[in-house]
Amino acid sequence: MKETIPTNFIRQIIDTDLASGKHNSIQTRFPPEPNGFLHIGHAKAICLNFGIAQDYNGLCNLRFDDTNPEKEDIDYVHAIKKDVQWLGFEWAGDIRYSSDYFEQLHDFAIELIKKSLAFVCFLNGDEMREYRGTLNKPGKNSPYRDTSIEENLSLFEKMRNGEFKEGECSLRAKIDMTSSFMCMRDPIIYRVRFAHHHQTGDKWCIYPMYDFTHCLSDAIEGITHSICTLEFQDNRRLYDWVVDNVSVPVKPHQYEFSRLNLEYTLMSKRKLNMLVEDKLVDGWDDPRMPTIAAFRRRGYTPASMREFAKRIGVTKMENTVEMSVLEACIREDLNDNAPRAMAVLDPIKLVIENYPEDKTEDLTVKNHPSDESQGTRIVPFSGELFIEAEDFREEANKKYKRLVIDKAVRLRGAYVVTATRCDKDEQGNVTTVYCTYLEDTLGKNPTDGTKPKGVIHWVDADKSLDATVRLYDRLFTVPNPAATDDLQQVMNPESLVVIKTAKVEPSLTAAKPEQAYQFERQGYFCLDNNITKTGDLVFNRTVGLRDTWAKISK
RNA sequence: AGGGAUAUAGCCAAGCGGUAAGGCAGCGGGUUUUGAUCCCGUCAUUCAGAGGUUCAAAUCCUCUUAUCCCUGCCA
Repeated sequence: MKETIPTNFIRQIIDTDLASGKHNSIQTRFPPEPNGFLHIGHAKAICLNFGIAQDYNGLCNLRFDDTNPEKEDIDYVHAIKKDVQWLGFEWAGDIRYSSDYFEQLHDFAIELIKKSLAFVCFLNGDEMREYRGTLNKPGKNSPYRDTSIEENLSLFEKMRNGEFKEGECSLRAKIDMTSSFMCMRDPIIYRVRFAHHHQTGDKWCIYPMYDFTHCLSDAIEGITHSICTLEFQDNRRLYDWVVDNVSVPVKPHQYEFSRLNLEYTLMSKRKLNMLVEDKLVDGWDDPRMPTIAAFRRRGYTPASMREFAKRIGVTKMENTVEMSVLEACIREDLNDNAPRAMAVLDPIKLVIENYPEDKTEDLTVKNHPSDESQGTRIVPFSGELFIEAEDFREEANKKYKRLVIDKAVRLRGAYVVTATRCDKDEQGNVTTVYCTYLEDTLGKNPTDGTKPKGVIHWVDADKSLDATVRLYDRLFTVPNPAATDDLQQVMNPESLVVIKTAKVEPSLTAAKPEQAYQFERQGYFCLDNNITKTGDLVFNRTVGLRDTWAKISK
């Protein structure tokens, strides 16, 4: 794929910081919360953060933002690590966890208390909300706001020691209850939770909040450019307040970009989790999901995902990217790199009546039409083949460039045949087509100067293998499913079509999971990476070929 | 007594006072043993709108409009 280095406003800021000497080296981080699988929107953030580190000779940490043990799970940390690596990135040093810093964070909280910038508050949830005010109404100070430093120190100590119940009290920063930034109205920075944590076990019963944790974790790690999404723009004021009021050696800065929206899918972890929980899909890596794991299972390549991230760019504009951009990226990669093979999804029999009975041939076929380095393979041929049902019509107009009675067509990589007649079942469906072949047309056109206008794919009836093929399509019928209340209503009933009676050429026994093939004239497919029985041939369609015929025939 | 952001083609997106890049999609044509690929051509007299500054404005100023985000002990 093209090797142009992208430019965007964040890279421009970095260029300026480097030129001015504000920074001599660049340190970024990708900070997922392990509460679900990463989706393609995260891939955008990963490519941004790791890509910057790469291009500027800097470093990028992978840090799990694990301050909410009730929603997080170790399984998600494993999945996330795998996704980042699969995308082709390497994090600096060890994996980081915000929970690694709990002790330091605790000390910083004490520092705030000592500066009279934090206090233990006993307001309950409802009271807290009432005191907070609204967008148009200032909040009022908590009655606990003026507790003495000594008393606060002691109360916070008690919080840590588990002497208060969940929700009974919290530690709050003392900022400004009249601020127009809601997050500055004395935000909670620690809450009591008697929850087991996947990293720290039962060591803590108080957990720091995001706004307190994230900025300080950045500072501890020496992050120079802390990149996050637009919804945190207001939070930047709190980010700055915290690093300004606590003794950290460096003050990182936060920059926000717009998150990715993709047509016909969802990009909210919460909603994706609902699909999984409600069994509307078959897990986080169901190939219809927009998760990185699902794209991998579907046959997308890391390079295609990186190319996608590059093409969509990074700005502060709200955006919804069309699916066609993603599809163009994977087609471009796979067109160059996927070996070709033949598979018949909806088979009908083709009998070549003038082909010598019992004769079989091993035809040598190119694995790629233009890239000779991909070599050739053997495809068995005989007088009985399977072809695609839609590739035959008893009669058709000139636009139809396939097999028609009394018309010639090229069998891909093999001979030119002319259909003579066909058999049908009781319902009138064609079951067998009879034809004659021109012996001297292997690798050349008929000697009479005619040239068949069409080419169709086929497999040998006897030596082809049974396979299951799963055709995936968009999960939703509407471009913006997030805007509807009932997701089930807008799910695409044809998002998955399973074909259990496909026939594929024998070379496909060598297929490896996730390894792409182009099934000629149909699309790109790969062997599923979650096959229950070894030896089963289950192919997932990554994406179809561009199909101008579909437009013409409409 | 609200505040924070954003507006350039159908969708993304460059542009940073000197006369609208590129990609995807679309459209027209050519090559082709994949209706694929590839190749060629085409696709914004105008940058949310209205004023203003300037020899010159998508870029600077003013006002207006639209959209998104913020009132979790989530991140």
